[in-house]
Amino acid sequence: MPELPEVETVRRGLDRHVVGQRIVSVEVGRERVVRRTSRVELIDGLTDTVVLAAERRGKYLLLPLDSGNVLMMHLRMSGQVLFADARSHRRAHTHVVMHLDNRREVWFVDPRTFGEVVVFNPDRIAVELPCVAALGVDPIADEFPRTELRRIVRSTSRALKPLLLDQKVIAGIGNVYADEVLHRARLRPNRPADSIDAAATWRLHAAIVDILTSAIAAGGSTLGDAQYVDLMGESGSYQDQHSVYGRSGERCLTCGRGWIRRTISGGRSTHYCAWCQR
DNA sequence: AACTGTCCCTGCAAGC
DNA sequence: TGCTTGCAGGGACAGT
Repeated sequence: MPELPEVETVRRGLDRHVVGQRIVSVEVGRERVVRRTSRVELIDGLTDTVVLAAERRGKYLLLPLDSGNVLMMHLRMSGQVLFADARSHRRAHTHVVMHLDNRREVWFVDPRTFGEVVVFNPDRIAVELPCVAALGVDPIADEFPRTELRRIVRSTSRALKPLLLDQKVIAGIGNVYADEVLHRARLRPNRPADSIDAAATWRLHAAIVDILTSAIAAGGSTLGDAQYVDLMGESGSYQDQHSVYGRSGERCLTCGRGWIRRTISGGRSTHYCAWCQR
């Protein structure tokens, strides 16, 4: 499931291989992937444009074009952005193909079609992409002083996990990294945010920054079913460093005393050590 | 404001 | 072996 580290890994690939290239033509397979606008709008918006940069906010990839518009791609559950040779065999569920002028292609592949691709006018972002306009602080791309986290946790009695998952509060953390971050910070997922003291807040801040940074360095996490890969088709390796996600029933490797429990919180699977997370 | 549930979709695994 | 069923999950949305 692509979260901030996986999307950042894809962004770096796009920065290296696609920025500066011209998109000469575009194919759209399944219309569902361009549902926010339409097949015609995506093709018209991309054809004969140059990609100027590869940016990211939270889990959103944002590629400014020389037309003044911006290409947005969101991978949601099972999306992949792949850089391919024009002669290579198309993968199943390749819904958008952008042909570059160097006989290379960018593919948007997504079996579950939760992901989406859209070209929008950045001056109208509040209207055309309100979910991007409303994103909260990005712990990697933005300044994220620990006092900012202090302000956030003191502002609400919501449980920590749903707070971390709320993209309008902190952008980029998903189910996997929320569990890993809370374990590192030794905090229970259901702890009310305003119940943690300053020392716990500093631990939480360090956990967010350190885990996301380490996961980016490892190229993200490639889990069993979702099969995340980067732009060049390479898997990540951060799953080897997971402490709780997907380890329910195992002994906690950190404290050596507790067992990893799995519960459902807000309809999402949640993993934590009942001993060292309080 | 904060919560719960539902929907979208496909691939995979478990169970019969 | 071959079917059905359930589960995974991000985010929008509706209802409480």
